Order: sequence, then structure tokens, then C-alpha cells
Amino acid sequence: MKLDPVNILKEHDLKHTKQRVRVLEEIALDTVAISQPELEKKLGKEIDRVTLYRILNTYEEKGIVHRIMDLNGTANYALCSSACSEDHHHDEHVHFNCTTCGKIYCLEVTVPKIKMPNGFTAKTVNTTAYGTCEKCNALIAISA
Amino acid sequence: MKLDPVNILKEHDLKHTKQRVRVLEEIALDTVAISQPELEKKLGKEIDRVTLYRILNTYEEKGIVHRIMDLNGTANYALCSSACSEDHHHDEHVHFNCTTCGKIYCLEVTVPKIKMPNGFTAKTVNTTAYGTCEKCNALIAISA
DNA sequence: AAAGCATTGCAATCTTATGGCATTTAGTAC
DNA sequence: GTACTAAATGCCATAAGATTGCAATGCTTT
Repeated sequence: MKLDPVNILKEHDLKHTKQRVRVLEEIALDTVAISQPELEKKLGKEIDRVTLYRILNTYEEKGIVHRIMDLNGTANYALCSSACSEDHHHDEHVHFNCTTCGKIYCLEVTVPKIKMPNGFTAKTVNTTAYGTCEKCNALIAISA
Repeated sequence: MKLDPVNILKEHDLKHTKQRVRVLEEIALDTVAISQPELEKKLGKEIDRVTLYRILNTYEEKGIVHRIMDLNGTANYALCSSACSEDHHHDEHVHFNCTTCGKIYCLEVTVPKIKMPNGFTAKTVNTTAYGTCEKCNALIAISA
């Protein structure tokens, strides 16, 4: 595991700027994916909105982070495993989207193989479960 | 199978207006899901943008259509199976999103059961495969 | 036919996303 | 260390997407 932002940038031939480092730091803070609006709220004072968009786009293109869309069409970002590359994302684990708190978790469960109909070729498969996460379930249990 | 828009509306206690019927007709035209922008382009002359938003929202709430987000965060709509209700959507089939033409197919493949980690309760599971659909594969084969 | 309520259309507003361009900054060569 | 080049950033304007309030219209019931 090399969570050092500077290293990650070097490995992907990206210039090392303080804005890029900050974005990586924020995303790496939590195993839970962070949404674009959250990032904007946290970094809005330091980094321009437009710059944030551009940084996130390059990170996704380079395979540094992967993007998960929630039900509202909001982008959420999480660090990729080291297996990801510019050509191909390998974030083939199941995502869990809590409908109570909105958080998106990357579960340690791999996406099951799906048999495609004739003529269809799948490059990646994405599975997202919706429900209540452990924290929210615990809160519900207390209040019940 | 009751694809009669008037019946569908009655069954869900929705008033029968020409705008609602038109929207249902358009969505039912194809087994492939239709995107919000496409609907807007097709119905823009007859129906106001805002009305379209509201109709689609009520349809989704009532379990008449289900909404699938593509990678760009654009909403796509397809008819629900008759098993869907206001309380719970049962669109638990695999979706296929063609990265060439952008179309979203509802495949006749059910979503595999996923074992959730302790504390997490899943209400619905969503699986989307990304790749090239039969039509686009055929076109590629010809030009090769 | 009239009343009451839901639905629609329009205008205004807000949020989110994108493109252009001058300025600044990181990396490289000297 | 200094100078140079290419890339990245910030700000501006603009576009696209979504939401709200309200007046007008259209259903439905009596």
C-alpha cells in the first residue's frame, strides 16, 4: 500500500501540485466514497470549482480513482486498487449505497460473473446494493 | 401484458391526461430505456420541460417506470414489470449500457444474490454491465 | 353545468457542468 | 541557482440541467 499522494502522482506521470495532493488526501481519508458536493464543500476555499472538476476527471482517466454514480446522478469518488490502470478499471467489487445517510461503501465482495446474451460483450460490470449501512442500522436499533 | 396507458394510469390512481399518456407511449415504444434528453427532444413541442420532470417523478414513485442512471448521471427510463408497486421496485434484472451508442437494455437476466457484510441490509441490488451491444458489435464486424 | 382539486405551462431561480484565456507553477535544461 | 517550456490553475462567462411558485387550464364529481 502506497498511499503517499506524491508517489501516486509520479507513477501516473502527473505533475505534483498542492491542489492535486489535497484532493487525493481528501479522497483517501475514508474508505467510503466521497461525493463531488462534499469535496467541493471541503476544498472550496483552497481550490477552484473548475480545477476540482478537472483534477477529478484526470484522476478517473488515469485510473487513480473510480467514480460511482448514486441514484441522484451525483458523482462519488473512491481510491482505486493498485490494479487499476489508464486502460482499464478493476473496481469490480460491489458498492453499497446507504439510502439513509447516502454514503457509498466499497465492499470486499467481488461482482459475480454475468452471462451475457448473444451479441453483447461486457467490458465491466457494476453492482450496487441499496439499503441501510451498519451505522444507520445501529442507530435504528437504538431508537426502536 | 396490459400496455394500455389508460389502464396503467387507472391502476395507479393517476388522472388520465394527454401528456401522461404521451409519455407512457414513448417509453413503451422500445424495450430499450429512453433517456431524459431523448424524451425531451421527442416531446418538447407537446409537453413542457417541467411537466415532463413531474410526470417522470410520479411514474417512478408509483412504480410504473424505473430509472437507470448511466455513467454520465443521465436518467434513463423503462417500463416496470407488473410486479412493481409503489412500495417496492422489482426491476431486479441486469441492465446493459452500450458505451458506443449509449443505449440501455433491460436484459432477461436476474441479478445474482449478493452476500452482505454484517450490519448491512440490502433492499435492492442493481447490476449494470458496460460494453458493446449486439447492434454496435455487428457494425464493428462489418467495418473490420 | 358548476365547484373543487389536481395538473399543466410559464417565468424566475438555482445548481451543476463546461470552455476560453491570462496568470502562475512545476519540471527540465543549462 | 536561473531560465525556459509546457502544463495547471483561477477567474470569467456561458451552457446545461433541475427546481419552485403561481396563474391558468382541465378533470372529475355532484
